[in-house]
This record gives sequence, C-alpha cells and structure tokens, in this order.
Amino acid sequence: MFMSHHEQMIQVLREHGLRITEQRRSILDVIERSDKHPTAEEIFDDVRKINPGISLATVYRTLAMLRENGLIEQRFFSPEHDRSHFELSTASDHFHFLCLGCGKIIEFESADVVHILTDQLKTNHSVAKVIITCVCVEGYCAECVRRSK
Amino acid sequence: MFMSHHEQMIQVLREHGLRITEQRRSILDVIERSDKHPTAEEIFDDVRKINPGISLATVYRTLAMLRENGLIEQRFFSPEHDRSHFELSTASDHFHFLCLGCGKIIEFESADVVHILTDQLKTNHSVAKVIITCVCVEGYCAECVRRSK
DNA sequence: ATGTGTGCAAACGGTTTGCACACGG
DNA sequence: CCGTGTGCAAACCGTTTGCACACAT
Repeated sequence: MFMSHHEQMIQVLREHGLRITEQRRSILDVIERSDKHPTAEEIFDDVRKINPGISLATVYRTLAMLRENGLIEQRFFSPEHDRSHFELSTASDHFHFLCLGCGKIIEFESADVVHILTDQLKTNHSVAKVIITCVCVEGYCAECVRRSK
Repeated sequence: MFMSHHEQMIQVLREHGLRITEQRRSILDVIERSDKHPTAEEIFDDVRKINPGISLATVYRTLAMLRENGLIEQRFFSPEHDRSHFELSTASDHFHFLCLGCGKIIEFESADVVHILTDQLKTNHSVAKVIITCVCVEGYCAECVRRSK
C-alpha cells in the first residue's frame, strides 16, 4: 500500500515513540511545501497561517527534533551565517549556490568534490573519517549580471 | 627597505586614512601570533593580557574594520556555526578540516575543488560569477580514531 | 491516567550600538 | 584642535529554557 512522503516521515516519528501533534504535522508540511530553504522564523510565519496559536518555541523544538531524527537538515547560506535554514533530508549529497543579486538558491550535485576533498584529507593529512558539513558558494547568476548592464 | 608583515598591515590602514591606535596594533598582533583561529572572545582575552583596559566592543569594531580592509577573514568551524573565527588573509585559498574529537583544525589547499565547483556552476547552472565562501569539512583525525580503540 | 509536547515569557550568548570622553593626526 | 576611536552599558536578535497546562497515547 502507498504511503506519501509526509506519512513516511510521520511514521518515522511514531516508530521513535514520538507523539504526532497538529503542530508537528503542520511544521513538516510547511517545510515539504516550501520552495525555498526557510528559516525558523519563516516556517513560523507560514505555519501560523494554518495554526495561528503555535509558538516560535515549538517551531524551534520541533526543528531540533526533526533534525535529530534525520528528517531535515540545517544549512547556512547568508554571507554571515547568522541564521539557520532548513530543508528535507535527501538521499544524495548536494550543495547550494546563493545568488547575491536576487537571493535565489541553486542546488547542485558534485560527487567529484566530495571525493577529492575526502581523498586529499585521508592521504595527505592523516584524517580518518570525513564528514562534509557545508560548502557555501556565492556569487551572481547569469540573469543578475545581464540585468545589471 | 624591509617592512614586517605587521607593519605592512599597519601601512594599509594608514593609507585608508585610519588611525593607528594601541588597541588596533595589539589586536592585529594577537591574530598574527595565534596558532589557532581565534574567536572574538579569545582575541579579547589575549589582548587583555597586554592591554587590560581594552573593551570587547573595540575588539568587535576592530575585527569588522580589519575585515573591510581585507586584512583578516571570518570563518565558521563549529558544527552549529554559532560563532565566528578569525585569521589573517592569505594569498592562496584554503579550506579547513575540524576534528570533532580533539578540536584540531587542519588547513589544506585544493585548487581542484575550486575549479570543479566553479566550472560546474558556470556550465550547468547559468552562474556568472562564483565566490566560494566556505568549505567546512569535519570528521575525526587518525589520532582520535586510534585513541578511541 | 500518564507523561510528552506546548505556549508563554524570561533567559541566553554572541554581536552591535548610543553616548560621552580620549587621543591620534 | 578636530574628528575618529574607545569604554561602558544597554540593546539586539536568533535561539533556548523553566514552568504550568494541554493533549496524544
């Protein structure tokens, strides 16, 4: 029988003995539906449209819980890394490019980069285990450069 | 005539019309001498040993100023990116590996990674200008893995 | 019925800022 | 002497937490 991705995630929580609340469902829902990589505050604002009584504390607590259960990941995009963005966990590693002109985020895969970094660290720098946590690339997309002329 | 790196940096500030104060000299000095990548708080503590009257606000203001003048760079290492680390600007791009076991930071260069990321974005994702701001790699160094057995 | 999850408000921690004084040029 | 830089304390802002109540199980 078919189970939507949303229900699959809910199932993970259930299996970990966690309770399925209206708040948790709606937070997950907002992250799933988002086409950006929203911050906690943005998630809060969106969830409030559906569930006006929710508190920001619950959003933060739920985000931490979802992260501990591997359902979402935390990212840093802004030049100053001053706030966290969230997105659903995906099977494949991918990186993010932030356009400083329009704020657009372009996701891209690069298995090569992972291999090169890992190999280099293991062979030249006596590193045993490698976890790549963050590759932040910024710049300007073609559109923004064209527009600025 | 020879000019030390410290004096070269001071010279840059002078050329930008900035004043050379005892505080600025000692903050630069601490960053130059540091073998780590200190946080603002760590720089503050070190500078206070020489210049006990200095305030944390001055450290932050000076760090911002040094950054604007290209003399130092801001980095993020901790898994949560919750505080900034600082280091002198260097000619060559380099990345950082953080050992989650002992906290050691290993610096390494990787021109390949820069090229691959840049090429991929330009050819496949219509990106015009690429600035790589952060490659954070974490894991465990050989020593820590050996020790834990 | 039990205890996990929530809302509220206060706390936290790194960083920034307004203001009056200090000092480099 | 003029105006930039500093110290102090308070503000800021994203995030966390203590507490009493609510609700999923």
